[in-house]
Amino acid sequence: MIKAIRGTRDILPPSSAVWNHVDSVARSVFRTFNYQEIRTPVFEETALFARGVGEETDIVSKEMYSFDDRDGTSLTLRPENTASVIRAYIEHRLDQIPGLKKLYYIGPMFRRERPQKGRYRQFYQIGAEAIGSDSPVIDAEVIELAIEILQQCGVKGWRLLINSVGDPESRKRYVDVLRERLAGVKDKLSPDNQRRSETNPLRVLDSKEPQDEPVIEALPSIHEYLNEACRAHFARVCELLAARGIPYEVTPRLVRGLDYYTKTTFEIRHGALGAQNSILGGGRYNGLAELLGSRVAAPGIGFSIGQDRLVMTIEEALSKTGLGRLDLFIAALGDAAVNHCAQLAAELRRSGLSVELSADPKLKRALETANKTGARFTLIVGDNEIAAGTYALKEMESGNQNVVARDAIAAAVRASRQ
RNA sequence: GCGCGUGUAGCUCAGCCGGUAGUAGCGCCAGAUUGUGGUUCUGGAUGUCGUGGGUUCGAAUCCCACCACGCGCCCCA
Repeated sequence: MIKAIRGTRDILPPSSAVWNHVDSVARSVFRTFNYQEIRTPVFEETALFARGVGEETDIVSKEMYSFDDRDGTSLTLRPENTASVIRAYIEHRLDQIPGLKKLYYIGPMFRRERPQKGRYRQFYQIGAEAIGSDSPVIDAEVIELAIEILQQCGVKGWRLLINSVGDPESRKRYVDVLRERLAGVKDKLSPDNQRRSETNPLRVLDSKEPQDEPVIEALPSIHEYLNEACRAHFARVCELLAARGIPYEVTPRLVRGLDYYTKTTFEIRHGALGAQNSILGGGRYNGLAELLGSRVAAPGIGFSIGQDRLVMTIEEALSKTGLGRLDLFIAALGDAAVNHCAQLAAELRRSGLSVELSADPKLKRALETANKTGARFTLIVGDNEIAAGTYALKEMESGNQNVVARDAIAAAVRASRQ
């Protein structure tokens, strides 16, 4: 039997209703923050990610789905979307279009990692990019936007961690110091971190190895090495978050895995996710456009929500709200009733209700089916009803049944929806 | 990529010191008055015991490999 390939999965009802709900909540919040949608291809030239995300990152060095096109060009399924968005921004000179600086996207990304709960090889991100400004006001607004989406989706119990990784010059100074300090205590580190102390000293900071705790505690904070501009920028972001009433935790050891980050980085964690506790990550990337060949500077900041993980945290709670339930099941008893109800069903559907029209002549069976379908109401239409010109409307949960006129059906069903 | 664990009906699982698969629960199908479901009762269907190989007279049960999933590491959304 052919099965979905490792790390990919089918999203089936009723779960798909939760996914749709998240999509539409996100789109509606984006609209209120004046973000517009961009759709980029799911595959690009490999070079885009190699340069944009960084050759040294795990994503590029071992997780990309790459293949050769017939002409030999190396292509890659996008492992993330920021590089593509910036590529499109440069390619179409979006900096020249007034009022177009805030973009969002929703779609699948691909990374060849070991699948786990909350980690898939095809996974979905809801993300945003605000391009063209280095103002800390934008940083705070982007973070606010991300949190607003989570909250409107009903996510509870999140923690916002923020940090500054400085500009390249500040960071280089810090990494040099780190490398030097770690070299002195290398024998006290775990094997993984001994290796990293040379290749990527920043990574040592957020190691989970208990034996490395004392060494890490003793290391200096990156904040001691930030230059004045970075320091002021970060302070202002914190100030603006406080002004918005957003709780945050400054986490000097927060290190993110993409090379393009500068200044502000942030992450939102959620307890219910196991080892993959990060539900959202983001940061500023002031040098990315130039790195990708832009002649004009395009500082930006963005974030990306793991939709799989977001859905995971709210699915259970949302399943109790009747999301996606059928509004009305019409039990048309007999051919005459079916003819009569065809028009009625069409009217009700046009009014926005979800309607199932049953042609089962046996009422008992029709009600059984209505029950299994999860319909909130059943409208009973037989010879009696057609003759009388009124219908029997039954609320399935309570079993209560009322006689209603044709033009009162939609209102009655809608009245109990919320 | 590494380590540990799990894999039996649609779902949750029992069986596992080898001897023809469970009246198991839930679900599904049919029936119990010709227009009233969801609670009850009766009857019924369903499994290459994850896949492939090995040991054995005989393997769901022991061994090996592979695959899938879960947990942890790495890393990230």
